[in-house]
Amino acid sequence: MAKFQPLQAPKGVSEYYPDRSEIFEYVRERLIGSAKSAGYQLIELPVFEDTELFKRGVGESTDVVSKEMYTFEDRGGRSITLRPEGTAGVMRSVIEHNLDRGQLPVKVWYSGAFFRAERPQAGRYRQFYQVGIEAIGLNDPEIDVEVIAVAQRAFNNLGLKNYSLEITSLGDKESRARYSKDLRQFISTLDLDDETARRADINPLRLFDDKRDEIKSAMSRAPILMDYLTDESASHFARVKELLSALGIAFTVNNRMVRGLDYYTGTAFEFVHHGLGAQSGIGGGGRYDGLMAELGGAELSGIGFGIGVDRCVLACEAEGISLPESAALDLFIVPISPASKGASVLLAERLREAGFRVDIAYGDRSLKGGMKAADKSKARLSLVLGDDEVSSDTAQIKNMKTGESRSVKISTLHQTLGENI
RNA sequence: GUGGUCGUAGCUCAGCUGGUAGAGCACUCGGUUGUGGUCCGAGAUGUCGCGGGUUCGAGCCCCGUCGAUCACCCCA
Repeated sequence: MAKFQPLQAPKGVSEYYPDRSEIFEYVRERLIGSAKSAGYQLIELPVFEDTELFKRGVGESTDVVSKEMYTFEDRGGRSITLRPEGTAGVMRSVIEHNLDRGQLPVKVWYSGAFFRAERPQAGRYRQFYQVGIEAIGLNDPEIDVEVIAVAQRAFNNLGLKNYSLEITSLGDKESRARYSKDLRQFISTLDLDDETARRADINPLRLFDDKRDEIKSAMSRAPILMDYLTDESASHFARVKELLSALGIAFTVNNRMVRGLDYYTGTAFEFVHHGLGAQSGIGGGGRYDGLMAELGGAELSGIGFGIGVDRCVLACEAEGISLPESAALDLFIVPISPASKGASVLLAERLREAGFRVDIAYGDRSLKGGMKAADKSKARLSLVLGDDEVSSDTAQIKNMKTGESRSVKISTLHQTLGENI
């Protein structure tokens, strides 16, 4: 036999197959449910876009754009990029289809796969899943609070407890320009290695994220953006904090928070889970007031978040959260003769059309094996089908929980199945 | 992209100083007439990640490669 390289999934992608796909589905549905409950509507977008969109939207100086994008040329010679995040695409679509011409804010949610060519790690994948929302066209602190509350409730809906919320304000353009000047001035007094200096040059805020003790202690003396906020930015942020407190949402102000995407302005936030190791951010977002104009749209502000579905799954597992129990099937049919196999398929299909969830013990299994399959299927009821049952139109239907069974007419099962059996 | 650890049945792992593979769980069948979950018995299942090298002989040693994982970095 010829030797061959076993086929395997590309490096660093996350996959969910039974039984773990159950918790993935559970997590995603709950996250989406939180967005829907606040009136957000679905926006379904392509997973690839014109490369230019991300260069302009996310920012060429960011790591995401400069070294983590899957970019390739398509057959027409266009430069295409697999989306590394969701906001830029949403803004492009809003502008392209004039969604902002109606009532504001535009409120949309999305869910899907995103792509970044990073070194994989638990909780960091090259294809990963996010659920996000965007609220576009309103600059009130009230909408900031709504967006944060939707994320907060999404995590609560999952049953997560061991996480916390950090918020900050990145200020407006004016605040940041003044701050950036002073921060660069401060950093220039530090003795940094080349690599670190290069990072600081691209984005001086990065140094606040450095995990080395000597950098941390040096940066503790650095000027803080919060001190540079304009009156308007400061009062906006104060109102956000006030409303979060009124809602009972616990938070800490992290005035050294760094966001990796260039478009963030003003309110920014991060949800951090404490049971996950290095990749602990389960969700984050913020305001992006210049983004739409940057992409050629109106001068509209916006705010949104992205929640990592993969990381939420890991967080649920870390907290030992188990799925709510529910019967997966209404009925499991066990055929025990060649003729009844056909009758089972017909019966199952008829019941499915009537709205019931039905499965069958396929293959030539023993009765015991068939019942075992019924048990494993988590069906509420089971029914053994043999030649006698088919010819008499009568069968014993068994409640798998209580073990009790009763006699039913097969031809009218679609009516009796709904009753309490 | 940099550095560390790891890679044996579907899953979790064992395999002594190199002598061509095992356990538990899961799976299939059975424990006398057609009813699961417990118990008992039997059975099936491995390119030992992949490629090359050293050796009479490699799952165990060496090199490469792919993948996972941890940290840096980055972020969801």
